Amino acid sequence: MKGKATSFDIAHYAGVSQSTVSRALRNSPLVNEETRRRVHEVAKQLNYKVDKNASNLRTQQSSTLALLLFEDPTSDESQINPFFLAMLGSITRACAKEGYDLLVSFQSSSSDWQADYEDSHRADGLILLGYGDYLDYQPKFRTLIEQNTKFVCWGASVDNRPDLTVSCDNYGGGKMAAQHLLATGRTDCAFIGDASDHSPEFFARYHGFKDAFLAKGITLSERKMANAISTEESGYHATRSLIANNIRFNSLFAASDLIAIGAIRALKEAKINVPDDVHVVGFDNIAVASFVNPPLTTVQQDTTLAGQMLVDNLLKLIRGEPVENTLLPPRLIIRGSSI
Amino acid sequence: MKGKATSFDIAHYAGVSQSTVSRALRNSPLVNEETRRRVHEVAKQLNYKVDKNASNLRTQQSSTLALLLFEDPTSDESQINPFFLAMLGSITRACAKEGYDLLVSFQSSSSDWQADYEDSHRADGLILLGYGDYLDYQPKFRTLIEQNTKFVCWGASVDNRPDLTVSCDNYGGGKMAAQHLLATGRTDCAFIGDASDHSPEFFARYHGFKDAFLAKGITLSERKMANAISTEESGYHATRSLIANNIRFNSLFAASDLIAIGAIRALKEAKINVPDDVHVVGFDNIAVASFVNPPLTTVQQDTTLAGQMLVDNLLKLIRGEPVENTLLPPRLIIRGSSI
DNA sequence: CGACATTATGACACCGGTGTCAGCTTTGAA
DNA sequence: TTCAAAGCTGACACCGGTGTCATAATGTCG
Repeated sequence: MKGKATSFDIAHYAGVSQSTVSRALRNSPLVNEETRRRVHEVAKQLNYKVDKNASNLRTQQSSTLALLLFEDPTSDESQINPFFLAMLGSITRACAKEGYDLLVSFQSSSSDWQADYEDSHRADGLILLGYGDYLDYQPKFRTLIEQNTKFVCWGASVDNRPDLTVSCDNYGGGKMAAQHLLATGRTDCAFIGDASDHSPEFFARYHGFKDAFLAKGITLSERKMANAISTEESGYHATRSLIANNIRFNSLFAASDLIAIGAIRALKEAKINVPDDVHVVGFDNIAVASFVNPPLTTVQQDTTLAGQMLVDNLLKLIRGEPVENTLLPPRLIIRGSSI
Repeated sequence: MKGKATSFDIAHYAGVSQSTVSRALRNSPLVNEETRRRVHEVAKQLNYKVDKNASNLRTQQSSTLALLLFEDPTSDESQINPFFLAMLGSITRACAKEGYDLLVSFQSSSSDWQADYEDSHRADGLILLGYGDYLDYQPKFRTLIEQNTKFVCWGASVDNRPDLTVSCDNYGGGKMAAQHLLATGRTDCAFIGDASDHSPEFFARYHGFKDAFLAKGITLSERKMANAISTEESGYHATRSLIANNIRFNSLFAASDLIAIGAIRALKEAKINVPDDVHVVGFDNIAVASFVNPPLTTVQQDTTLAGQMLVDNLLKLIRGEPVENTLLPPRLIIRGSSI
């Protein structure tokens, strides 16, 4: 047998027509039980596998989802944000569970999207994942919607946002972080992250945090905020600049764990002890968080559930079922950096 | 315009035949420059994208590679080995660079492979990635080869191994670790990992390590070895059992960073100080390694290069070019756990 | 001016499945 | 006995491209 076996080969050996082979292999109730068995038998012997391209072409669907990972343009080439890697893992699993394949692609947010995965029938739908400047994306989202592309997006749910999102309750998570710091009596707090509305997730975390302090009558000082994107490096520099400017604080909320880890490095360098002098709380609960010194208190996002929901919602969207934005509950993980 | 545009639509609007459209879009030298321009124009306006399924079906190739990730069957569902995640990142990038898509799939080594990615024409070739019991895989590798499936494998290069591999020089890396410990004067060494030939990578690391000691006339004690698979948990338990049996040592070589991290936890718990009482060296240089306490000395595997080589070699194999097993040089990263 | 090469294009078969429709048996009821 | 319904099966068009071959138009040269 040269080349791969086709359904015609099976038909020949099983002594039936190719149509019947196709039906038998998909267990159509139309074929006789005995015929079905014989066809399966031959197919197995010839190690026959349905040609996905032919099948997809005819049925006009691919049983494949595409995951587009947007990275902070400034991030190190070699290192991917561990939070996204965790998401990738859970999305892969969720896809497998639903019988879908997963195409993975990295996109630099600056360049043009190769979002033609759906246009070219390579994928039935898209999962978009990434921090970064949300305002840049908005027009592209609209284009996707205009073209009736099926996609879901991980990130903050913003009212006027036109896309379907699954996200962590970032606002609630920020609140949790604040309430924890308040409970430990550390009310003089710094914030490292991005409080502008460019990054809706950081924005929500910050506001939840701020509002919880406000509820206790405490206003966060603008001076104690520093911008950072979600990298260790960026968190380090932001914190260093606060320290260099002689800004004092006894607690610090970082918009992500990577930022928090960078912050801890800067604090250590300045001989500021964590947690004695400064309590630190992060966000994400990446794998590293429990191993840093001291172990990092953080707000956990349930990546397993998140991946599952992204896939579920996307499949619903593809099948034309009603879907709504999904908000996942965060959970506070208290470790040594804040007690 | 209902549905997506096809090449016939373009042909209609551009006033040429569908054949010409197909040629024009692929910049065939056969079409007139002016025609080519017009076709591209119309295609852009209609947001036309070549249907990958149709194209793949006709050309019998998919411009797609599949990455099969094998996990230790015992590993935690939610947590993927960070070393593989790093590899995944670099493989994705390498694929993109070569114009290939990447399908990602997790496989539990116990279950039957869904390695029909190539049979079903979904991918042109396979990349296999994973620790785990190598002997289990051998028959499957043979099957793949019999079916003329194109695949490359990350892992130790074993002489009689029938597949094409890219791997780190595990033997040399083990040697480096040993020489470093010898240089620091810690000659009473424990080994946590798997020294059997079930895991060829761990096997090679252990032998490089052992041979370097032998070269100095030092024989490693069998009693100071404990089996572990590549998880933190497993490293923790293995080390604990050594301690519980009152085995003494002043240095420890772990077959992977995850194991080393587990080992450090067990040592700390037993009030054994790292590095004062015991020097620890790991393998992989995963992202966490620099953040644990103390920072972990380890043998780095260059994941960026590894991903690139896996993809390059696989593509060569697909194109029928000659390929050889590739051995990548490791690098010793000295950190606080051993000085 | 005729023979022939060159260039540009269209017609058409083909890749390997899926879905529709028609046809042939077989069974059962009238 | 007759006819309808149910159960299986095969023939065939079709999905949307790609590659081959034939053909028309144009240019070239003896």
